[in-house]
Amino acid sequence: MKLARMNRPDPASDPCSLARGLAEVGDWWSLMIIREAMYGSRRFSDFQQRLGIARNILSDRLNKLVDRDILRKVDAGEHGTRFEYRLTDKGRDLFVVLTALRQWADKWVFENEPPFVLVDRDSGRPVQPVHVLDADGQPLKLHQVAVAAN
Amino acid sequence: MKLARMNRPDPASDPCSLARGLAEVGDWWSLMIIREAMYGSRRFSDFQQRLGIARNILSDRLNKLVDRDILRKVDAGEHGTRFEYRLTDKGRDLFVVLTALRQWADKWVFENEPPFVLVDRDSGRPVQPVHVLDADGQPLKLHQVAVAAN
DNA sequence: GGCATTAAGTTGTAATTCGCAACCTTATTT
DNA sequence: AAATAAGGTTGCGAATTACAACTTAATGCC
Repeated sequence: MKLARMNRPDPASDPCSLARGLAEVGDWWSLMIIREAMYGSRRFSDFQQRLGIARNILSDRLNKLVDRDILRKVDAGEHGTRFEYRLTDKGRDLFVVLTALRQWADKWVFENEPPFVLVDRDSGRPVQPVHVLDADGQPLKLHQVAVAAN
Repeated sequence: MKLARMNRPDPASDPCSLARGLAEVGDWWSLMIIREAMYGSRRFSDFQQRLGIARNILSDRLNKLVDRDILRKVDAGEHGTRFEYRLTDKGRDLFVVLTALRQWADKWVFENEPPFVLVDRDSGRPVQPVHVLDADGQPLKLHQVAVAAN
């Protein structure tokens, strides 16, 4: 994705958070880059090799992610011209979103038998399925919610 | 969304749930269609008018969503040639994912002052922020997790 | 110093995909 | 019978993408 072409009613002025959120991260390569960054990749060449992405596209997406403050470009001044792209707090906060999507695919695409699972690094136990909870901590279904003006 | 062009290593054979999940729903219009479906839209013309999407693109995306079992095409046989596109369980299950993304944008794009919020239909109180929890119910941060073979 | 090497891009070009507007089909209403 | 409406499909120009080749900058090696 870039999730898409931009002749549609400008997403950057859509009042829906979902639309705006998607507009910021919602393109195939951007998400894959964020995934790799969460796995520990930091260098242009790391992303390039791990993802097999075209260099011009990688360059474009890294710049956009930096513009949007999801990644930070840091001079890694060792030898030569080297930089690192690191997740910002805003970027790291996408962890929940990616986890929810991962779990959805674990369940519905891999039919509960995914090749990999997310585990707690300390205990080694799998993380719980992510839920939407009401103010009392009770799980909410789609039909139980509404959107309200803020 | 479709997050993108497909000459990259075929997403449909990527072992990563995140990649597969994104490949199934990750294109701008698909997500917007799912959003509208969650808000209650069911008809071709509902989606078309609410989203302002080109008809051929809408047609394409609806077909793909039906192929992927995210929407179901139902003959609404009233008068004329009418159909409804309804969310399946698989589609409804994306609620958590969309909610997580919405909350992320509420916080980071709208800086905690989004125009709309999700509330519990019964109590009217806002839903809680979605979290990733460990097996004991404690919130987990990105650096506290790892991926393990299943 | 001079040459090769590596990281990180940039540029050119062909192939793909998108958005728009116009057209089509089937089934109703008048 | 003519007009309207839903739900698409088609053609086409414009915008993106992928791939490969080329560039730039800063060392490392001899």
